[in-house]
Amino acid sequence: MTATTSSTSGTASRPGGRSAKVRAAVHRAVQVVVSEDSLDVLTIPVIAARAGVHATTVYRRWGTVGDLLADVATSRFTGDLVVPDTGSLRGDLERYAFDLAKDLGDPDTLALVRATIGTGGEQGAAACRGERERGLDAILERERARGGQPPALEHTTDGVLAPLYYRAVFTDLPLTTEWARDLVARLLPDDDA
Amino acid sequence: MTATTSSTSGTASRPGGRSAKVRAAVHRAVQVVVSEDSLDVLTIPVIAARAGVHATTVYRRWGTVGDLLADVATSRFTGDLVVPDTGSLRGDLERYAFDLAKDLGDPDTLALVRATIGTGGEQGAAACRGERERGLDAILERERARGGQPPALEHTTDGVLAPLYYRAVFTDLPLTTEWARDLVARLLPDDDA
DNA sequence: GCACAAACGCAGCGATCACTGCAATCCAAA
DNA sequence: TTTGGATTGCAGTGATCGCTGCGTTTGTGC
Repeated sequence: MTATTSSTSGTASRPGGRSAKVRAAVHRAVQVVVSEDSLDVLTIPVIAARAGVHATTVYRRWGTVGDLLADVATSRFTGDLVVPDTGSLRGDLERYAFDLAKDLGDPDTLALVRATIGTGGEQGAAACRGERERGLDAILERERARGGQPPALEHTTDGVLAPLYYRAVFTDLPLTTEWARDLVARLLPDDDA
Repeated sequence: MTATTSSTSGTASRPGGRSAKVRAAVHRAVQVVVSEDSLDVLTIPVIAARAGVHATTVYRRWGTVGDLLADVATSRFTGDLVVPDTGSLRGDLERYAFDLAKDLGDPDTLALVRATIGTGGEQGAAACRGERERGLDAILERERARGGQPPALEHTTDGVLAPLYYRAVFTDLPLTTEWARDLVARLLPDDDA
């Protein structure tokens, strides 16, 4: 409740401390509940019980299920996506798309995304993007440093990120690697290999 | 909209009857609550109170907030989107994109989409797509009848639908008409006007 | 006009939720 | 080791939720 956003991990993030363990346990519990159970039991007491923590703790540190989901989504979608470096723009983008497709194709991840969008509000939805666009920008920047002329970040987002998210969230179509490769192929001109 | 009669409104869809009025009132109440209040008060009693209906009625007809949201989203996103017919593929797609951008740009609509994704599960997310892809397919089919060679439905979905939904749901960027026009321009080859 | 079925309103039940003082515990610094 | 601040556990409260019989009203067919 005390500025959930910044200070959630603020005073309680000394690695190895009890706070950090509680935080990790709660995060795991959220993922488990979101994945296994129905969405209508996604409540603080249930999560706390799954985490082996008292509900009071969760109420005090996060306050709302929405804030908790946004926090989980933030730490889930930031930092674990390594920016590929294959040497070519096309290779980087394809690798990027494959990784993202694999990630969003995971039912657990998808359930977390959907729940976070619904309950986490505006910042929850933003947390689901995480650092994806930053990673994309890094790829384009590297190509620029190589002397190439990559498409704009906006075009790349529209052409690669958006279809992956849309198909994952709104449809039940599979996120195949062939389709992901097509997305990159349609974005880049066909002249180079 | 005649399709909706099959499931939820089955016995209660005689136009003008009391059931239909209750249904409409509840649907309006859902939209109001989703738009104005926080998402955590999106509960049957609150919706029923807003609609001037007893909660028992809502429990019996819909059962769950998720089912109710899916029903609202279904009737909201099916039938109200007229397929444009401007005479050219580009004109049709641009008009389609403009309409969709305007629709998804509405905060109330967006709130409904987000809530439905979160609470309505798989079918809720599918309901948010509604008949959009069918409308897109109609546009492409008309171009095909004209003798043209429009892009595949999958490509059009990835190039127009997906970016619109992604930007609306996951970002706070505005859905401008210029950007929507760009989406169509990037999808179609530049040779024709 | 009458009877029948469906839908709705009403009151109340158990269960759960969100939240709050107070005590105990833990971690870090002196 | 001791001290101080912060975090967590505990028990309890009011409020709300989801749901269920029962009576009433509405709309339709005879």
